[in-house]
Amino acid sequence: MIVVYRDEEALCDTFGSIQPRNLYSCMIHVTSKYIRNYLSIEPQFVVTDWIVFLVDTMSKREVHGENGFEEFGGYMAAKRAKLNNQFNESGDNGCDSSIFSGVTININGHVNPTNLRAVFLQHGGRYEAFPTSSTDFVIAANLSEATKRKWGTKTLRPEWVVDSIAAGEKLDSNKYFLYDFNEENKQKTLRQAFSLENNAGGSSAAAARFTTSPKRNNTEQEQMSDSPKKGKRLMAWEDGFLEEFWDHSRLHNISTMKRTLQHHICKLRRSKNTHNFTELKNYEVELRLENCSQNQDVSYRSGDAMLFLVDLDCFFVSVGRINRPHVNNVPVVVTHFSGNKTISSNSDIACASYEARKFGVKNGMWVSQARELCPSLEVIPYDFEAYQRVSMQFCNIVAAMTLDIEPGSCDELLVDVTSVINNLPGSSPLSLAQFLRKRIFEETQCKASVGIVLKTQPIGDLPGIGYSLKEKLETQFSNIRTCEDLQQLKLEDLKSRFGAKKGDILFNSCRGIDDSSLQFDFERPKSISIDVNYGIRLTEQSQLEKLLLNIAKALSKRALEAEACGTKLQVTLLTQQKGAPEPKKSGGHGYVDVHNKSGQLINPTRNHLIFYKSILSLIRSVTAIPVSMYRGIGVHLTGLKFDFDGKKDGLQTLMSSLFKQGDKPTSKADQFNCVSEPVVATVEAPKTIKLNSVAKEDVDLNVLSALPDDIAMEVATFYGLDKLKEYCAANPEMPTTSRAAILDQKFKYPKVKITTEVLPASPTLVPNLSESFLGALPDDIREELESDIEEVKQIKSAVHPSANNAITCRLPQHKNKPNPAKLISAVVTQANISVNDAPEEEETEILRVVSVAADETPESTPFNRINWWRYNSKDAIPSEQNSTNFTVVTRRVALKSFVVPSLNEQSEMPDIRRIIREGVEFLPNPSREDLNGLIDYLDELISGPFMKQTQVLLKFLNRLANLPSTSQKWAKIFKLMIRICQSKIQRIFGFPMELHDIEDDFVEPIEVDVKE
DNA sequence: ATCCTCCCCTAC
DNA sequence: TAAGGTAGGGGAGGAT
Ligand SMILES: Nc1ccn([C@H]2C[C@H](O)[C@@H](COP(=O)(O)OP(=O)(O)OP(=O)(O)O)O2)c(=O)n1
Ligand SMILES: [Mg+2]
Repeated sequence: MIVVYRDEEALCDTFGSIQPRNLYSCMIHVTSKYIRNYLSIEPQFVVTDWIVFLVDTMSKREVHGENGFEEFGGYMAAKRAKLNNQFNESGDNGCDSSIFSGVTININGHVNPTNLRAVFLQHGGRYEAFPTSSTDFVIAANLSEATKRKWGTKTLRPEWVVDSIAAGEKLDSNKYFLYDFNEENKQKTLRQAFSLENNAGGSSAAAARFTTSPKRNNTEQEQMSDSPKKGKRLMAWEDGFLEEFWDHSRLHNISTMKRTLQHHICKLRRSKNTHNFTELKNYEVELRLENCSQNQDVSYRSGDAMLFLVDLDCFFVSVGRINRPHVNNVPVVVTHFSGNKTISSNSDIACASYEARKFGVKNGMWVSQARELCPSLEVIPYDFEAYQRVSMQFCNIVAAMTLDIEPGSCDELLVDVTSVINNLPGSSPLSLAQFLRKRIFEETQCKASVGIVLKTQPIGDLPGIGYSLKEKLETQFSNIRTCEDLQQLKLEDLKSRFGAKKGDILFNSCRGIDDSSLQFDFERPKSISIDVNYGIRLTEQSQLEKLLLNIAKALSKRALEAEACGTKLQVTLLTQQKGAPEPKKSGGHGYVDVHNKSGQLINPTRNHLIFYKSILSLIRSVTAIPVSMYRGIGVHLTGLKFDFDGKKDGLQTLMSSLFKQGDKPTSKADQFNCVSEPVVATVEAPKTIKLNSVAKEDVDLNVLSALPDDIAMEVATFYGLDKLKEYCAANPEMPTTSRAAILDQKFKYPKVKITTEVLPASPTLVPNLSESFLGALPDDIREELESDIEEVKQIKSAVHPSANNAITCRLPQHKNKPNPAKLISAVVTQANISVNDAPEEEETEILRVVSVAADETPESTPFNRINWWRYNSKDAIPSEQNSTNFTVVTRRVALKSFVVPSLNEQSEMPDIRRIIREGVEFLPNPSREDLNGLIDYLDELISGPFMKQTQVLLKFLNRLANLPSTSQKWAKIFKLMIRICQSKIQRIFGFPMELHDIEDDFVEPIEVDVKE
């Protein structure tokens, strides 16, 4: 069977969106796996001018053995047969004797004499490139630990061959074993030795020497669970949660291992001059011995670039099998929890053996599903340390051949072997591939596959380049004839000359097959991210804050490792879908909605406090869904800068981030100065809510719902978990169908058909909060609440209908638009929109009215709940009961409120206070620039005029200035500010502001000691 | 046109 | 119970 791909687009159609640089390697990889797993035959790649797969039609069965080695596959088998024939033919040709007739050996590593194989063949023996069950002996001077475990009992010293030839007869092999396992046994405990002796009885010498797996011992069932010393699993907000999670997360581990390889390669490449290319030398020796320059079974034009894709076969399983011979040849998977009689396991399968794959078991599948396909499935546990070791060994072997390596993953390397092939006489792609596979196996006991990619020089061969383009490139640019030439052109040039799309295709296709497209600057990633979508079950904001702080710290650490600072943060929040059940997978995220939000940082930074506060601010802006619904959190740092001196970061960045208002606050709407939240989770002073005057049973859930979310939570928490649950239950998330469930189809919750967004006919926007309830709240909360209500009232009055229906279509776009600083959105019903003629007023009145009838585009209207919760009364909460009673068209309205002065995007007093406190704490020497934001803010407050807030703030500053913990410098600044403000107030109003005797208004303790 | 944000998808 | 991460390409559609 021959498969030819010439068309990049067809390729993408076939294999999905593959990252272009690896396009052809991936193609070979994917195709080989497909062929191997579904056709049960092994592919052999033959590369011609373009890419051709020649599939060896030898079926797997024909090369079957008994020890698992047959998995090496038809390709290997074919190659092996080929090599063996070659060797054995040469043996036939010049047979000196038949001493070794009927004996099959494999030679591992380097032996003396170096021509041992040739000598052996000349004396009638057979040679196998790889050891199999039919191999009688392995000849070696020493073995790696892994090989020793597997083949040690069959391994003879080279002297056996030499001595036998000298003696003219085959000598007793028992005297030439490389390892004396009996000797080793003596050093073990008596009991161990005894059991080994017993086992050895009656077996052949080789079998007797086979040590049993140390891990297996006598028990059939392997202990799958972790060491039971820690019965308690850490909750997401607890310190150590992340580390514990990462210790067990295979996906985290393979990602980390990949990065480790990248850094490793980088380091090796930097010390190229002193690097020891031992495998290159080995290969050279091998070539001299084999003298098989005629072995051109891959069509290859000298000089062409040649890439290998080297990949370990079923990586985790192969490693796991090293010490578990009993799972050779059987369907086996690597997973955390195998399940038992009573509990079926929803644990992910990281890696399935090929035997298991024949049943349809795949990597990533759940054990429960796999067991349906394959009831006899065996299970082995993870061993991340071993994976790391093998991954590194693997990398080092290839790196000892060439350093032109790009790690594709922890078990996959993209290798540019052009120079190796071209500089070694007699070398060929297949012999090199063969050699690498052999060496990898010898060192790691893991089998590898090698795909081969060849670059064609003429650009005319590239997909998408026909006669016309070829002509243009040749005549209009500087004589572009080859791919390499083409790559010299800049993307911009190509795009400007040939159009964006064509330019891209040109740019990419010439790299898809070009060795120079391997990238070795792994040290410059485009993004650094941490996602935790497992084990997230929070009940309180403070828990979220603890978790976020830990994530922020970890992110900061990762940025430091990468020597990067970031200018942009993106958070991804997963929230439980409405009505979604608790996921089957324990701790899993289940069916979720995905919320993304990104924001620009003013300066490149890796300061974890800035991260922390920014993340919090982003989360707040993306959704008001309560933390109890959170199922996953991701934080991505992008816009990375590597030339930014991290040392200058820290306080300096924090300072300017703290107080520097954007130059044009409204023009860069999405830029945020990141400070709005407590520096540490404990900062939120435990406001003891004074609810004495309200009996618990008096708390109306609906009133609770009408409160701003955080406050509602606080109140609910006060009343205990039941109330909290009730609250959450009464505030289900809107059904959302437009969001794809993340990660996999299988996470998709059966679609809930949204018919319409149903609201009562005449909802009031302003919650009717009972006086007694309000009165029971602490002063500052009540104050905030009342001002919220006031705001809502004003918003309500500011809402104008959209006279232009066309605007209604724009919702889907607007909904994703970064909110300008003062843009708030609310839900109103049609009834609420006074259908009058009011023209567009001042910007300050209505910035934008965006609305849409929910029943027009229900699918495309993921509902942002934040303001809905915040600003709508209990009546507005849709519920199962009333849903059929109303046919009201709802509109989602985003509008700009009247101008609310803000400091770092924050306008609420607790936030403002926090910002200022942080300034005092982290800015021992504030510059004028640092203070501008605060000064402007005060200025705006006074100009507003927002006298109440001005008063509160000035009193706060006054108090702060008098605190012993406040530095003299800051105290002076505050006093000065107050004086300036007072004089301005005096100028405007004719009298200064009363600032004394109300100090109790801001009694929160000033946090100290937030230093790490 | 190109950039940006949000979203989606892919490989391991 | 279970450890559903990480990095990157690319597209839609609005902003510039
Ligand atoms: N969904 C997945 C895919 C892979 N892996 C891990 C386990 C694999 O052993 C390793 C390498 O992935 P590969 O795609 O290379 O798959 P294998 O090495 O298992 O098999 P193959 O022989 O097809 O390469 O990554 C995982 O944990 N979860
Ligand atoms: Mg693999």
